[in-house]
Amino acid sequence: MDVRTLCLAVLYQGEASGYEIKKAFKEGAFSHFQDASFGSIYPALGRLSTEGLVECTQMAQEKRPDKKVYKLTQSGEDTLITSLLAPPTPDRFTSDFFFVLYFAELLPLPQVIKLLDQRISFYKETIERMTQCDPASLPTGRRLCHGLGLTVYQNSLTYLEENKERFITELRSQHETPRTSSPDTKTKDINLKQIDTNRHAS
Amino acid sequence: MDVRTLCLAVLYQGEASGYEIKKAFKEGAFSHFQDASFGSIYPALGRLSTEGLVECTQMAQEKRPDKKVYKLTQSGEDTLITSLLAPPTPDRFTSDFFFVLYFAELLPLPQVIKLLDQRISFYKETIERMTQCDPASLPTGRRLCHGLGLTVYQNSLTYLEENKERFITELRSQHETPRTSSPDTKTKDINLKQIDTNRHAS
DNA sequence: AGGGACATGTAATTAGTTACATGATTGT
DNA sequence: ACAATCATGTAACTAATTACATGTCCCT
Repeated sequence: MDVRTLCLAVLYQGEASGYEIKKAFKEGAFSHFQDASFGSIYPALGRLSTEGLVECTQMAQEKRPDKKVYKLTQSGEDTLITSLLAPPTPDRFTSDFFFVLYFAELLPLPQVIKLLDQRISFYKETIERMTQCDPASLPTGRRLCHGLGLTVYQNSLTYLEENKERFITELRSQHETPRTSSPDTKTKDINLKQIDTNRHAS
Repeated sequence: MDVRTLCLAVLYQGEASGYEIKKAFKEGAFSHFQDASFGSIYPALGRLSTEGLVECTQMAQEKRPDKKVYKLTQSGEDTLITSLLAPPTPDRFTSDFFFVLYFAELLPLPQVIKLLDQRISFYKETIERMTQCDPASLPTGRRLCHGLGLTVYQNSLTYLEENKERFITELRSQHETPRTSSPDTKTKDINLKQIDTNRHAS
């Protein structure tokens, strides 16, 4: 989905500023399946405003910079529904976690353990966050999203917790008894200088 | 992960042409959590070749265009491992399915039913495809990926099948008894001309 | 006769991200 | 004293996608 539709979607749930829209993708309900950055949200809101799909009200604030609160118009609501009716594009899932895990045998064991532990923490935190809200209070569609998403996280967590130890034991035995008979291949000398440790997004 | 590393990863599993690398992202194991297009794979292979991370062998074929088969060098393998050691970026999941489902109340019921049925079919086909391969034959890391992925798909399918009917019934009752008291709001007149029915990627 | 698989590659476009610019307030 | 939250916006960049270009074989 393009950022414009995404903005309309957030605004459908109530008026908001650009900053608040960003929060919906960072922490809110949409964070699980959509994303947008400031650099795309602000220009999108500007365009939506000129096209009459949203209305903007400048709000002066004490001890805070001015706020521009956007509100969906009828035309904006219609446009949102029209976008929703178009055949959905397939999901796009990209995961470094799965990619690295796939090659677990190539990595030092502590690295792999750290990867799994971080993942388990991530699942726990996400589940904790999602169970804060009462599903019964949600509109029908939103409730199904919530339920399906929660099941995915919960089952992923369970699977990892149930298989972690066996998996590590298996890897450890492979490290002790490497498939290559030459002993000099056991420990690999990798050029660690190239590792970019600063890859995370703010 | 950048396309270069992705190519090295596919090549780690055995030599392949650009076309075959694309297949790994379209139908193979990587299809679930990574993607790359021809337009990025071919230039990447060219660059990897000049840098000595891969070796290229031109293969003449009968009744088929020539094939360029790429093979990982030791330097390429080292680079792959180095990339794997870098801290993984967070997952990126974007789903029109979840996005549209979230607003189920706004859409005509047949549309929503179609959406769910397509999703159920997708899960069934994916599970079918994944259960073709014997997990015991896979290397350790790959086996955990397979197991975790399969759990996610299976539990998602189960959840949808268990909640579909209740969900539809609930939506139907909302259509019959809309929350707005004005009868003219019941059926909305949306400009269907704008719908882009040609949005799928080849 | 038309589509799909096989096979490689380039060029145009695009939709975004990241970084920059600015600045007050609040918490650690 | 430093990071984080609140708040908006622009400019540079970039990494990709999509479309184009070319051609054979096979199946229906």
